[in-house]
Amino acid sequence: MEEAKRKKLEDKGWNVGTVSEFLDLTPEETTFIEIKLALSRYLKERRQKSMTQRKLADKLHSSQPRIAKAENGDASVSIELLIRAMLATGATPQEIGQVIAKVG
Amino acid sequence: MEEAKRKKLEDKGWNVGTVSEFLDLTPEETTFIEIKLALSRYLKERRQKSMTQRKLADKLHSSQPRIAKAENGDASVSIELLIRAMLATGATPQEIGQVIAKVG
DNA sequence: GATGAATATATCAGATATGATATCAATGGT
DNA sequence: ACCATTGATATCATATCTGATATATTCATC
Repeated sequence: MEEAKRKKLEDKGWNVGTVSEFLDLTPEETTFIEIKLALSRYLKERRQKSMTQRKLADKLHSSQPRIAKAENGDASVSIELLIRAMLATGATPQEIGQVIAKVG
Repeated sequence: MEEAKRKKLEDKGWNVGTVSEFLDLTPEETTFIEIKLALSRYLKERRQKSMTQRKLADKLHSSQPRIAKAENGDASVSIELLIRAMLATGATPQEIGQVIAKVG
């Protein structure tokens, strides 16, 4: 993974730390982050087609800022919330599975 | 969903509350729980083929009791941990995606 | 049926993710 | 230009998830 990509992750709060720490990321840890980012991107696409961030937040009993973070790949957002959000937009397990399967 | 199934969930700590509260579970909430349970079952299968709970716990920098809970569908275990555990057993995003896609 | 390894259950203090709130920027309609 | 709507950013108290620890149970194998 290139420096530019690392910088981008750090900007979003991904605790990749120093470069040397970053290099210690196991393949599993890298894959995990990639799964979250893939869900994040897909959520944004899907949500934009049908509702505002506020509307989705209300459905989820969450808040608009949290949805913004989820869609921007912020590290403080868990896969839990990403998947719950996807389901709230009407995504099926099939779709969610496909997004994850495409990673790697 | 039948009474017997509800009882089973409650035993594992799923906060489905009273029967009436349970009936208020949205389809999305139900699907979410089913995804977690599917991952849980698959994790157990997969882990048993190659290592002990302790070995997996060490790989994850987690603990054996936490793996036991993960494999038994305990409500205190997040999808985060389930997916990290799957990856630690060597599962690919493809496999994880398939398990989720099969739900519903 | 005793011994040891694997797994299950209970508890808990600390870490992390959460929703709420306030605020700002960007966009667009009037 | 003004105002309303949408999305982004910052902070924070609380709730939830975490690994650790202690202990109990199951289950082989002898």
